[in-house]
Amino acid sequence: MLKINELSKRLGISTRTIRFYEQHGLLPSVQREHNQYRIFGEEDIWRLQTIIALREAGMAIKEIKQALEPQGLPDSQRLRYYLELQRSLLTTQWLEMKRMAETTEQMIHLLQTQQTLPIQEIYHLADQAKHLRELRQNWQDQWNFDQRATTHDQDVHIRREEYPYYEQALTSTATFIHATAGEHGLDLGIGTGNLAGKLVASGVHMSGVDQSQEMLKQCKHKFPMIETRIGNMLAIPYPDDHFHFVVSSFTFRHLNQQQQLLALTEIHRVLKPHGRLCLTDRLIVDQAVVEDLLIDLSANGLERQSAYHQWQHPALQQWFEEHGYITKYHTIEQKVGCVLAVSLH
DNA sequence: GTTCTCACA
DNA sequence: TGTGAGAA
Repeated sequence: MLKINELSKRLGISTRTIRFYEQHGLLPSVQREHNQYRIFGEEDIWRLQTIIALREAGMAIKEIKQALEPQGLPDSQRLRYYLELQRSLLTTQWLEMKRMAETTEQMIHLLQTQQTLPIQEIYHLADQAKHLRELRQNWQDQWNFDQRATTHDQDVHIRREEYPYYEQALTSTATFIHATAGEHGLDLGIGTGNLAGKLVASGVHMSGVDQSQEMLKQCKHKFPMIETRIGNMLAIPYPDDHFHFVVSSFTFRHLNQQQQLLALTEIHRVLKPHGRLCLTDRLIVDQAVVEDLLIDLSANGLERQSAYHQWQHPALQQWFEEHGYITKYHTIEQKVGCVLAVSLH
């Protein structure tokens, strides 16, 4: 139990700021002494630390309020939630720093090899860094903190309507990834664990990432052996070279193309050498257009199935090629397909 | 010491 | 999104 001055000294922020946060509803649980002095309990301290972390990550007060909203959790899980949130945001910050360090590295290299650094290069590299920051920034805006808006049941219902082959798609994904017992896999956008659960059944150690605390709660309930973390695909909260394989179903649709490429870079980072990736989603957009294309392609002697999807996702395919992945495409249903990518090194 | 309010950037 | 100053 702390008074405001001690707390401000411990956390390194002004008493004024603490009052400011409380005033804006970020610290709803602070108690008062008889003399009206604020008295901060353990929960408040953890919460405030989280607020500071979220602020440093560039999140607005309003968004923080939403992020900290899920009060439905028992006290024991609430602290865990705060810490997970902090880990996830630190991962995005860490990636940004890493990216900027790499950019600087490139500039130094350019300067060394070319004696002079063309102004265009400076702009180019700076823009690149700025752009990456914005991508991650935009994603933060998209964090679905209003988690109770849609329940999982509703979500599955929508999915089932849209994709009668949802279940089959998951089964196929679990088959294609060809996991062997003892391997460690990651499911990005794990939801309630429908896909990861199938893999766990075959003796694989699974981890999962999802934005939604509510989803992870249900996943934990259904599959207690799956380790889960709050996070997103653009800043995967795991270290480098950590997984034998990564699976992700019905998640890429939520990303624009640039975000998809960034997600691939992140997946590449957390995969071990010779790691595997299986992405399942709506990979085919317009059947009629594709039929025309197929005639065209077969005239050129290209392999049907591969070229088919290659046309749909040229940027992704190009990324795979540039980063030493071989790919194989499968059609599960007219609108749903999956790509298996295996790293050659 | 701490609270609150008004003003200011 | 915070901060300073002054009164209580």
